Amino acid sequence: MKISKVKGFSDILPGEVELWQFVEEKAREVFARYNFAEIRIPILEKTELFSRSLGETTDIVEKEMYTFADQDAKGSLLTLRPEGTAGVVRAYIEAELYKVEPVRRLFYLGPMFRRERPQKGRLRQFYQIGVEVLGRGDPFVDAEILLLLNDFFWLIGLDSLTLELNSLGCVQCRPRYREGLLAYLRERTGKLCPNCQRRMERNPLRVLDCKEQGCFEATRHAPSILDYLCEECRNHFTTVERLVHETRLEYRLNPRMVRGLDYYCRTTFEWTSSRLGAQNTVAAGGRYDGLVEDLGGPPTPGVGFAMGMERLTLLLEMKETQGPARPDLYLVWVGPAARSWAFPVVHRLRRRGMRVEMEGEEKSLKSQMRRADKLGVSFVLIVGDDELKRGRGILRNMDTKEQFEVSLQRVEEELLARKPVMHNENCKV
RNA sequence: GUGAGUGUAGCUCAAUUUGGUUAGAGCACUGGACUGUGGCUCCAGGGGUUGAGGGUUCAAAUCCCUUCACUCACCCCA
Repeated sequence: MKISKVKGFSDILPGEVELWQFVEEKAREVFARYNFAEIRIPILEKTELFSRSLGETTDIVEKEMYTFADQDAKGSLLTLRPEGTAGVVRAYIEAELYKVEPVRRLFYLGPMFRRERPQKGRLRQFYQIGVEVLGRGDPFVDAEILLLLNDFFWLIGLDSLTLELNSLGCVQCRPRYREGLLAYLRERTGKLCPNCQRRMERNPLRVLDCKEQGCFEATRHAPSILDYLCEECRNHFTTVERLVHETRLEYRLNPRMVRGLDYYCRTTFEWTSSRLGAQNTVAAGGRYDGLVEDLGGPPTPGVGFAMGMERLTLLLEMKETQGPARPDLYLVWVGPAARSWAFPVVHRLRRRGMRVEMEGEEKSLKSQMRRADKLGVSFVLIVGDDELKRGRGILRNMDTKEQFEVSLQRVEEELLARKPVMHNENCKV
């Protein structure tokens, strides 16, 4: 019986991993410009961390977490992280980062786990790149990370994404809105889909997000959260909008946008693509001013986002791919004596920074050449009995088909001197 | 969790409608033509429990049942 991978988990194979590396590299580049520092946190956390931060009644906590009992005597419950923010905040509090410098600009990248039914752009182990700014409550940071994301998308060559903005208010004003909305919905219960009728009492905001035509119609003239914002929230959001506007960032105001996690407040946003199928959110985030305190830290505002690597690479695949790296040199040998000579030479070349490969088993010259060609090598060094005897190897330029002899005594120097040329040749590909 | 669709060679797919000899093709792979020189061309070769199990039949890739996997959608979300 062949062992296959777990449902919803996937391998990122050579040929596609290059795209991932490209995305990660560009992300680091942007993060550096905005002065963010990387943080690496565990993949496993105590279950409590997530149930407390995401909200007991969210879908993630209720049915999507990979949770199991630890092997200790107490049987503590552990969970594979379903998202990144909770862990970052936990680390911020636990390491008392706020004592040295309360304002922290952090980013992370790595796998997250949710036990959902897999589909396009949705896996059970999926990768996120995320950013969190802790300790700043001003609207300028909100705008700043929106711009950061925009810069990033531009840098990796992704256009045609749509930005949607909303404010969810705060603990002061959201309850008032909730009541207002609920009153409105109760008058129209009959027009809502069964699903929405059920979630109406529990989380009325969700109804606004429903894709059912009937629900959309019924809530067409529902009160807008934006009309219910308290003065502080309104000022905050107005400034975010102004800043975004001033920097020429295009966005769509969407008062119906709801976030899935309980901890969000005030500014929330979502970048979507129309080319991803049903799972069209590429990046999303918002403000979470109460979270640090909820998890036992000092009152500290926070704002951040996460983007989905699979969805990002899905979009980039449609543009172009950049194959695996090409070796600098392929050493072709003929006969055991040449092999014995070649093996340590290849090793020394590698130690000196060259990407080199050679065959181990006896293969015909032809088949070695074929493989060199397939690997996209631009230079091949050929050494057989004749060459050994004369102390001269054959160096062949695979692109120009030119070949000439090089001294085997000085072969390392000869090749290393040529390395920049080899790289240039590679770049042309 | 619910629904639909698809499973044939490493990959992309024929053959399933109407059951009928040894399940084919392209690409890829290996080798040869070119005895120590890649790509192009030509030739040859290897590779299949037709996802798995059961049933119907003289005969099953094809029809029926069960099961598994994958995909897409609902839901939910990055």
